[in-house]
Amino acid sequence: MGEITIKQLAQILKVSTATVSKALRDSHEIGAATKKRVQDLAKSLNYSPNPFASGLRRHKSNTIAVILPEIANNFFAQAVNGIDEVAREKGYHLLIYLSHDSSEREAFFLNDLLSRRVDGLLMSISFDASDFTHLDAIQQKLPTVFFDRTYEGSLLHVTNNDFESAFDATRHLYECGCRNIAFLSAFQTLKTGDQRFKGYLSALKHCGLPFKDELIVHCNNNKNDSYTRIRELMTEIKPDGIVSSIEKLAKQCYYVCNELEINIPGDVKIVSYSNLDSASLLNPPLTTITQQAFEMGKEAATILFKVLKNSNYKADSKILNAELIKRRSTDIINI
Amino acid sequence: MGEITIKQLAQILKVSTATVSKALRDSHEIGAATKKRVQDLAKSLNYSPNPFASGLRRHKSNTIAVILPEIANNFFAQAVNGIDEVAREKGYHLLIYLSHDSSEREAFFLNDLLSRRVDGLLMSISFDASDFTHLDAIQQKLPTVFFDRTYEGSLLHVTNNDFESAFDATRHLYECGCRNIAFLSAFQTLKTGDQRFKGYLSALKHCGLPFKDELIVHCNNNKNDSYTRIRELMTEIKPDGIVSSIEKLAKQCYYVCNELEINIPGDVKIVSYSNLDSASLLNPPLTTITQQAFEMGKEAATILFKVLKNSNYKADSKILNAELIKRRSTDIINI
DNA sequence: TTGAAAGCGTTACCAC
DNA sequence: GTGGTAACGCTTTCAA
Repeated sequence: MGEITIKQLAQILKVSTATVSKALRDSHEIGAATKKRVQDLAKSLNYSPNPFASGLRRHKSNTIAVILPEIANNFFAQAVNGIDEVAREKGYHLLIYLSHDSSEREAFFLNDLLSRRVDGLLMSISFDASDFTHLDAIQQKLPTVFFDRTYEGSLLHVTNNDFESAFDATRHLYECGCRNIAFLSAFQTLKTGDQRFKGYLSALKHCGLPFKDELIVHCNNNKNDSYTRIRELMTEIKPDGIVSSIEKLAKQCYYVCNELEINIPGDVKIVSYSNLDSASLLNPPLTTITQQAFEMGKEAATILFKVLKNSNYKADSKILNAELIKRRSTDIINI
Repeated sequence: MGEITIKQLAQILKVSTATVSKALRDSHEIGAATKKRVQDLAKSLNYSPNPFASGLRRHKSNTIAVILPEIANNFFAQAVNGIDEVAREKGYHLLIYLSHDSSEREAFFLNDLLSRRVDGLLMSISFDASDFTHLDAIQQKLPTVFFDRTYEGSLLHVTNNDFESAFDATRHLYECGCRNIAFLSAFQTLKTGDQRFKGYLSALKHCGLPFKDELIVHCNNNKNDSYTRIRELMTEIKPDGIVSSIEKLAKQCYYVCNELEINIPGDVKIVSYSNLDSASLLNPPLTTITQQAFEMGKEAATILFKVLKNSNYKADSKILNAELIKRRSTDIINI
């Protein structure tokens, strides 16, 4: 049974529960002999401490929460792997909440987490966020590290070099001959999206290309909607290059191009933020801005545990570099 | 503050903690007026119950654990989505554990879960499992539903029609002209892998093809190892068809074929169990046996909650049909 | 309809 | 070095 308690161990060994508790936690105030007796018995009886009792007493859960927009996405999945690595090493448990890019759900989760169920929170903000009061509130009450999708007010966070990587991607298209470069925008209310957009703008300027409003496509959470908008872009504006700020949209570009028989990279070159591990197997292989997903999760978790250990850290951050991996979707085609 | 307690509410309202507790849980033994007073105050003070205290008292956590081989895999990620949907609806929390296909880690997690931290468990067994005593033990002590990767001894489970789907895939290759069909095997110690293998064998027989040992490649957890073995298969045995029992291995086939300049589907046709959502964008688009990943998670969770509600269910199961989606990787090429 | 009090299993304080 | 005991915040008898 998993029903053995400290009290029972104490009875069997004819010592107090206090002694057992201390012996189990390897306290120095217990003699080596008793310590061994206790530990041996605990092991042989398969004792395992009740996390609720100790959580209640110690005001500590050994659990952290992770709030993600989605999990069926290689970036977030790998980030979870990174988080898991750190958490596991610290003996922590991982509670997962999926917002499905709804800030309403997000708010619900945040509210729930105020119950001191967890010691800390790692979070990547949902797509349609616009009101950040919940986020402001949570960071005051619970150690919270934002990663990837952060907002202006975040105290602790791990981000990409979003501005620079978007700049580089756009310039890369320019260097490959594109003069009419579209930008597929998402979550521009978040710092992350904003920075990517600014990087794009800055690169246009740097390359001497004019900014044209019709080249910007604001995509939302709705799959069909985005598809339609991208299709419109391709039929009406006909850009010769596309920078996609998220992977989902790049895939939709591929589908649209398939449907309309537009050749990539002949008619249009595409580069996208993406951690798709099959990017090189696509037709054509997709040029990606690949984020350090695993590292990002790992860094975020590391910062969180630093704060958990020493609550003086009020602000800390880290920037990881996303890498532009050039593949055939941006190849220069000689006719 | 998230620090309001029942005791404080009771003091403010000059009632007992018992009354407050009951009022909050909307008990019928409390008068409507007091009930309202309590609930209003609780709301205005942003009271949220301490989950450790109630968990300790009620021996119930409102949390379920999910043990997965990996998360950076579309199948498991979608399964988690399905699980999440059901759990959220029931107001449950989700604890995630990644075994990374190590049965050692798995055993560690299982042991930990004996602490009554969770009310139930959903699990997909790791790749290299061979000793099932831990699994036998856990299902006796904790309501546990296995999904996808199950084992012979599992009481509650949700599986694919593994035998039939492997049969159909193999026959499909035969019908496309393949006469030398290789099978990439994984987790054959599990029921899932075993059934897929048997489906393959049965289809060979059905089609009048001989079984040849050298056409079976046993792949393990090590990426380089598997790559080498597949490479050997392709250079030495040169099959004209491949059935891959997991997605990972199919990707490796693509890489090997790229390296060796083997044409798919001209030289070899490939079909794989896979939930890759970019399967149709690959070069060439991959014929897949696509599992109902989301449904699988959902069904598994549903069974678990049925058991949680009514502990009489000692055995229950469900089989979901995987679908063969034919794409270019198995096209018949006319020369 | 309400309340007093016992406990859930653990830890921490203080006395010995 | 060891033990008694009061808490942690909540739920659940049982009595009023």
